[in-house]
Amino acid sequence: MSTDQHKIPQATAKRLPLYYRFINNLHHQGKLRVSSKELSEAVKVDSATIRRDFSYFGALGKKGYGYNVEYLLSFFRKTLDQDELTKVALIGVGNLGTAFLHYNFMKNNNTKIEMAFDADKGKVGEEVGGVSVYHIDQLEDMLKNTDVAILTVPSSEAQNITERLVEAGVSGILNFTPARITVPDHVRVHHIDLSVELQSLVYFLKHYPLDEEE
Amino acid sequence: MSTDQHKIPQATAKRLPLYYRFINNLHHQGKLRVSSKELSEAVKVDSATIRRDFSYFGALGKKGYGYNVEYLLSFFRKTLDQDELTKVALIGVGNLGTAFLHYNFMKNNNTKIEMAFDADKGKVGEEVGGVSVYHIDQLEDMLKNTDVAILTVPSSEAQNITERLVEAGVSGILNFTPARITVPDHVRVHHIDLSVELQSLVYFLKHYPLDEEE
DNA sequence: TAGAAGTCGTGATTTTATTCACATTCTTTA
DNA sequence: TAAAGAATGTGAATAAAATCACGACTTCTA
Ligand SMILES: NC(=O)c1ccc[n+]([C@@H]2O[C@H](COP(=O)([O-])OP(=O)(O)OC[C@H]3O[C@@H](n4cnc5c(N)ncnc54)[C@H](O)[C@@H]3O)[C@@H](O)[C@H]2O)c1
Ligand SMILES: NC(=O)c1ccc[n+]([C@@H]2O[C@H](COP(=O)([O-])OP(=O)(O)OC[C@H]3O[C@@H](n4cnc5c(N)ncnc54)[C@H](O)[C@@H]3O)[C@@H](O)[C@H]2O)c1
Repeated sequence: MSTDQHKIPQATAKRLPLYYRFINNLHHQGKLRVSSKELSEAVKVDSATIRRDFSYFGALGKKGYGYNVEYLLSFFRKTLDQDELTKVALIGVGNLGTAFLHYNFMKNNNTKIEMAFDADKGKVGEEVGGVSVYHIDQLEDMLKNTDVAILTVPSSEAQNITERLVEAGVSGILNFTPARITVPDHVRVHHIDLSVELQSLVYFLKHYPLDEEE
Repeated sequence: MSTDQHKIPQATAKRLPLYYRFINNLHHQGKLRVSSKELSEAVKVDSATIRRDFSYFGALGKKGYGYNVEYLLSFFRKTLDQDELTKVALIGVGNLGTAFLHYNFMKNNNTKIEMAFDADKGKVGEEVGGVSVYHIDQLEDMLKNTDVAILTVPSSEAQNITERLVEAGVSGILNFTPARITVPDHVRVHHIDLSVELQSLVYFLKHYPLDEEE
């Protein structure tokens, strides 16, 4: 599956799910075609950037016409592996973890949280958002064929749990703890650091010119 | 406050709160000095990048020595306006909103969620995580001197609420809804799109070589 | 059917960010 | 006090991303 053309820029790859969602919306609205300009207004990405992004996958559009929504949609479905479901485990059924379980990222996705783990006996055995919560001691037993984990434990536990996840064969971690975890080269971590996001927004507000740019 | 040197690259500005947090940790641990190399290992940012980032603020370190933790800390405190508290409002006390209210980003921060709003009468009047929940109809009345809003409403409400926030004088919005909202130039929006984050992680796992590069 | 309007795909350019690599300076120690 | 070692700050190089700008082709309209 790790096909040749991993020459897609990372910045592009990060935008693909966004495009996918909006194209899906358009489809539901019954739109038949769309231009890079329209799409640009909807997703707030420069239209030239959109055309460039799409062009890495070949000629998806028609000059003078734009893009066929149906075609684009089927292309993205294929590319983002809509069909092949990625199993996700969530570790730490606290405030954040619970919110994620209720949401479960299922709107138009290729991912599903299949199980959750917690150290708190009070939570073990419950179902949250339709997902069973197991005890963290059972992690190694239960975690089969699970590629991705969402980490929402206290930051002090993050590194320890990470090592167990890696050992159990997880290859991608979405880390919501403020800890910067260390992993082997073959594991990919995306840090989502909500406090940093808030603080950097505040920094931009205070230090960057109010009008123009961005 | 919007000082001259807004010539700090955006990429640098986004890392500042991260640095700040780790320096704070070091300080608590009683460390007196730190090198860019050590810091690099902790925050997973190349050491040259760290030195470059710091250098935008002048010479914060000493050659052959490294950085004095205390000095660095006081510098960051000043720079990130630790003293001046930024008031934040949260709109939408649902799954995510509730989690944020309980957390309240107060660990070492310059931000505080001071009030929350929801359309659900059942939630109005409650206190969640020590924050009072008001009815969304009261938004314009209550929202004074609030610069930043966190948006955790259903995506269909996002644009509408955004317009009211902007009208009420908010200049920064942290948007957790999948909707890409439209704002005037003087308002800054940071989108945090959790589904996209998860999907793009999956995409990277499937399409990018397993070893090397992160 | 012809001309106008619209839009893509992409070379070229520009902008932004990262990384290399080293002269310089500080610390430490004997 | 001198020599070895450590680590900064930064010019230069490189890499990555965004944007410009236009030729080529499509569609629409009269
Ligand atoms: N809640 C937020 O809004 C928010 C915002 C930013 C960052 N974070 C970070 O996200 C993480 C989770 O935050 P939270 O508010 O949900 O915390 P929380 O305390 O509500 O939840 C943590 C959960 O992890 C469980 N846990 C503890 N040790 C464990 C272990 N060894 N194995 C398995 N489970 C374990 C706890 O029982 C608890 O249910 C924290 O690292 C926090 O810093 C949270
Ligand atoms: N929960 C998650 O894990 C998660 C993940 C990704 C994205 N999101 C996005 O975050 C947003 C919130 O998600 P959630 O799971 O918390 O949803 P939710 O339905 O639990 O919460 C939404 C809250 O907004 C309130 N609300 C509705 N209309 C309102 C209005 N006009 N004014 C004020 N409040 C109003 C509702 O009463 C409810 O309390 C959604 O847009 C969702 O797509 C959530």
